[in-house]
Amino acid sequence: MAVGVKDVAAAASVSVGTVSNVLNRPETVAPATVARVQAAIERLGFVRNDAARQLRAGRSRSLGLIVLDSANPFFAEVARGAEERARERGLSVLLGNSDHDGERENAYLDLFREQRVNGILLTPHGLDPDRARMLAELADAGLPVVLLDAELEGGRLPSVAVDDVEGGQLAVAHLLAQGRRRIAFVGGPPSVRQVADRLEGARRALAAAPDAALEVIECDELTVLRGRDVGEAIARRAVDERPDAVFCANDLLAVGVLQGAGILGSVRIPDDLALVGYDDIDFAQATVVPLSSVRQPAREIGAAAVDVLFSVLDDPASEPRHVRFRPELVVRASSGG
Amino acid sequence: MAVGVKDVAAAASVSVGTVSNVLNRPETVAPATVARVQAAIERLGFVRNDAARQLRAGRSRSLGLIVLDSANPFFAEVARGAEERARERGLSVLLGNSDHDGERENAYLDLFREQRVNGILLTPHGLDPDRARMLAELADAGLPVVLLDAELEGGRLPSVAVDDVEGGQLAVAHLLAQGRRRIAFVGGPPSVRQVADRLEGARRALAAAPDAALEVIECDELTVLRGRDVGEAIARRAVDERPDAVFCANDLLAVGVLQGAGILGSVRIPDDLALVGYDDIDFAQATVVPLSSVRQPAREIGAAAVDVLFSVLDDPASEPRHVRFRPELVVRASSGG
DNA sequence: AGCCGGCTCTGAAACGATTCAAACTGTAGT
DNA sequence: ACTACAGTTTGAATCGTTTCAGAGCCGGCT
Repeated sequence: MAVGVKDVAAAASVSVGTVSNVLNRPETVAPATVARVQAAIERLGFVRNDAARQLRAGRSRSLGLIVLDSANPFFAEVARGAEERARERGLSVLLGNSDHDGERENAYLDLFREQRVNGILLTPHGLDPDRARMLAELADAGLPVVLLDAELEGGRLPSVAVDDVEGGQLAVAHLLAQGRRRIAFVGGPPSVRQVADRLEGARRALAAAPDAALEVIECDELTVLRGRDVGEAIARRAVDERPDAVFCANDLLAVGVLQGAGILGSVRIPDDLALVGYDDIDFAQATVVPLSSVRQPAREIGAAAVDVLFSVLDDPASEPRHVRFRPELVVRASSGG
Repeated sequence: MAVGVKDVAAAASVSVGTVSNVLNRPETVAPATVARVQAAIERLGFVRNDAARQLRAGRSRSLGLIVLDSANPFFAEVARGAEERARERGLSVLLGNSDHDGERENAYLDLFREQRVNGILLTPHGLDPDRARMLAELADAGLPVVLLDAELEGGRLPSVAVDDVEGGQLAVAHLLAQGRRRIAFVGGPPSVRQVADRLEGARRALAAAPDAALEVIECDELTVLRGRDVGEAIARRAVDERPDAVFCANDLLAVGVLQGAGILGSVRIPDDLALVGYDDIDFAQATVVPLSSVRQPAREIGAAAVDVLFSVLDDPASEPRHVRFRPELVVRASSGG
């Protein structure tokens, strides 16, 4: 049943070495022989056994990618960027979905180690010092780890991330530049780094405008429904109690606020309330009032992570690289461009 | 550098066979020995080499899944369902993204064959008889293929799909039951099987209501922007030229129609125009007027595909199974529940 | 004492592709 | 006629794990 190089060799009356050469270095084999061997491969339906190949090579030809949530479009794009860049380099990507669960993250880490992947791109679900040390040990043991959408101050681990503080700053600076002075930040939970960083950015932007005020409206989930609740609550306030601008920790919230305050609550967007979201999901430009948002270059992030991984592979002793992308503000009607 | 069973065996003063037994059948090894071997594994940082294991076993412990578009939430859910079910059975899933491209589909097919996956779940980008024959040959050669979200009349290949004809029928029957008589179908291109089937379903529903009429509004892409164009066009018509209900081939279109006709065009939804979409994406319940939609059980589909694959593996000679899920109509405000 | 069965452990063989030093062939140069 | 050399081909050794027939040991039974 299983056709191997031996069978092909026999069928083509050559040695196994020659078959291997036809497969991997056809230029070193006489054209006539190549043709004969390929005919035999075709006829027998030979398919290389990758396991044997890897065993011999000592390494696989793939890399592992562990994301927090494969359903999230942001990570889907990151994965795609990584996959494309890896393919250019002749590697394939094994995708794991940790679902914000440390157990599953570990399970994938183990799986990928057994597969002898060339390296791992990881969006860590948590990153306490213990965990960081463990990952650094992995790297020392010859399995490079690149942090994705995360960064470690001390910096033994290379990383690719977007500056969420800057993103928050961009958004709020823009609102201030539009003359808004009563800004609200909507987001939560604060334990999520991305949320905390975006709020920090908002605070920094505020520092430049002493006459402006920041209100933080915390919520437990970054969903449209939560946003709608917040929006309705804002609409119910007395007019002089309302913020005149809202910066949301993500687009889903912003869409909710748009619906709750703007459409159901008859607050005019952007006249009464300017609105900026985060992530620039495809939907953002398709809402009733197109949504201003902070864009993260997801695909480029994935590709960059692969590049960083390769630079570690090329020179394991080099200083770990930290690539930080800058988010980009996309102004649309919701913040009165 | 590379620690193997041999090293562990030496460190624990046992034979390699015993180490292997500790790894795979610890109950057959004396407890004291297990402890000693595990200590050695720990100390040396031994990690099983999966390639060698597979080589010996002759098969990998994974299955391949090729989807048309990993960014599409429907496929993301399908993948998730498959992954979970496969994990229960002790297999992992290799995910490939063909991007509606036959070349890439083939590339993944080859890759998975070299990996000696147990089987392949495939959402085919096209399925002419030639292609079908080729896939059937693969299956005969010991690599079972399960079609996903596709089905082949002749039926040599097992499949898991949702009945799109029934989905279309459900949607339009519902609109008729609401008293609507001038139905429009929005979708395209008609070469996409899903679109064609949903339209066919709409036609069948219409057959039961001789006094109702169906208008087909064709569009080249299933996006929000296209839907908005259609919606605006409808709003511009004279009132007695407008349909009183629209069934869209997917939710993105429906969201667009909602915006174009309802909000920008001041057609009242659902009073003047009832609206039903397809897929029940998360956004559907979060739109200004919550959107009625036809739900496909994506996760169950993925899980079922794995089950079907296993039934083929258990009994390769059995008649190919065809699982067909029934879509479910979710009525919300946009069609005046 | 001798035999038996049960429990552990052993270690060589096998999986299939790749590698690489060595062998072979034919041609050109002296 | 002989050497040199480039172009091809050979096949045994190798990667690390699992398998499995068989060996060792011990207590119990006759």
